[in-house]
Amino acid sequence: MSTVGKAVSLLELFTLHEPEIGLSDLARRAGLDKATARRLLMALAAHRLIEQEPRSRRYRLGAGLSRLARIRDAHFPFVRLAAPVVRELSQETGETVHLSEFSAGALLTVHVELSAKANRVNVDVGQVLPLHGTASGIAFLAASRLEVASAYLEKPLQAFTAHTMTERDTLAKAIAFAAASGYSRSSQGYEEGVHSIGAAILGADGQPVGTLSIASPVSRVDDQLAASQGEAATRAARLISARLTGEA
Amino acid sequence: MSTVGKAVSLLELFTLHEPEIGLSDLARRAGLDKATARRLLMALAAHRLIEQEPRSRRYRLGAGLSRLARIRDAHFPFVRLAAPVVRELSQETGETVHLSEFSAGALLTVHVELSAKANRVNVDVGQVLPLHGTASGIAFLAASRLEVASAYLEKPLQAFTAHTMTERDTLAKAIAFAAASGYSRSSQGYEEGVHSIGAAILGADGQPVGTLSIASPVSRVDDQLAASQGEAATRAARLISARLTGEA
DNA sequence: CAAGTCGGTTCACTATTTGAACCAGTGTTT
DNA sequence: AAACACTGGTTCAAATAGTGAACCGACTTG
Repeated sequence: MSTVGKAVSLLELFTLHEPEIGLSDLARRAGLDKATARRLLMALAAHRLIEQEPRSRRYRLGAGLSRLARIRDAHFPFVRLAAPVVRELSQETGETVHLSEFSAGALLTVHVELSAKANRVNVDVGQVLPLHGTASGIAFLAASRLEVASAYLEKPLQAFTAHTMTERDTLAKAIAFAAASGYSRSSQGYEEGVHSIGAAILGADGQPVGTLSIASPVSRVDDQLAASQGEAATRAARLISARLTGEA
Repeated sequence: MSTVGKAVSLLELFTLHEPEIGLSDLARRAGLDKATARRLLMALAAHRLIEQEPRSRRYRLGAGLSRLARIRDAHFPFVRLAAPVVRELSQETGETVHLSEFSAGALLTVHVELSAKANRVNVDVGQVLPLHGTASGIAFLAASRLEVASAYLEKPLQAFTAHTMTERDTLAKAIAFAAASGYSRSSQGYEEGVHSIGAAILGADGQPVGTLSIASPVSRVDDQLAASQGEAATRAARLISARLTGEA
């Protein structure tokens, strides 16, 4: 692996649950020598991508990342172009709609429009969704190249609720349904009581770049409503895809 | 420079005004060979820190940055701890108050609480402030180690308005005032019609990590009000510093 | 108090990075 | 339509930058 790749893989060891890590730990997990890890960390720290807590001497992600992310967010049209469509879809359906962007093997929630109803699903921006177990994820897999989806299904699949689809066959059927209909459906696969309809958003190269999802309390949805939500989600996702590729 | 440093300096070429850059351009500005620049970009792209627009083949910052930034923002307590204090200061003074974090030689605006008044100063999150010419910057320099401040003052200082302090002596006096009083004052140094009072926020090691600033229309401020704003800003900045270091 | 951490440093060895020269493609200018 | 000046991308011998075992001193733990 390139030196740069090693340095970035150090950054990727930090998670929401473990935002500060010591040198030895970092080196061990990245499979690097301590001296190497430290040199890479120093190089990253010089550009503020890494910071070191002076007291504990542990390392954490740096402010430079926030700065770079802001530059990207300000220009990459995904959220900017998609947000109005997401808002309209939320108003049209009366439900919470959230937008996710694919990154590093999972979907990152980047925008949310909450339902106006008192009994609604709440989703946080920044939440990371697995590709199985959420409607968004299944829609994404269905739109991905076969090899990508297959590779994902090889790995063991974590169950988040009693309803999570963890068996390959079940999941394959859900993916086939999504590929055929344009939208995916998942009931309580990730969180109890939440019903979701997902649809993939495609980039200029035809590959999926993210998804949108309509999330409702499960008590409010029957098959007929799910179908109409599915059509609305598919339409909205296609509109965003078209705008992304400059076709509308 | 280390290979990692070169790779990161490629990332830093992207700005709000120029978020997509071609290969040759990138290599030229970074002072790298085209082949080198491309190899680094590919390494960064493998981790989604860089993306390539398939049509134009130009490069842009990747979604991985947003993801990493979110992990950092979720844990690094700066904005989270400071925001309530900033809000209170805004309500107390009735003016716009903004919070900045130091990064890569400048202050990055990370949080804003707008004044409730009709005639108010508007500041955007994401805006980058120079260390001279803004009250925040002067407060930051005053709290920095002497060598850091001196090094900054060596470089030529850009004038943003007719009122920007660009002479070393004038600036040194403003810094001395801030060091003595705890707050800095700047009238129209960065934008016409805007008066600012700044105060530095210190990290656990006693070094400044950022600033807060009260921004008012210049017509509304006299010396007496400036002094009372200065006291309020100093108090708020100290409170945030204390909370950052776990002392309150 | 000995054994096992930790963060950090050194330096001979070596593998990764480098860049001039080279494509092929696309507009401009003549 | 030919010559030109760009662009993004590739190759490979030469050289520079990266590597890691062994070493610190400082803590913590049994």
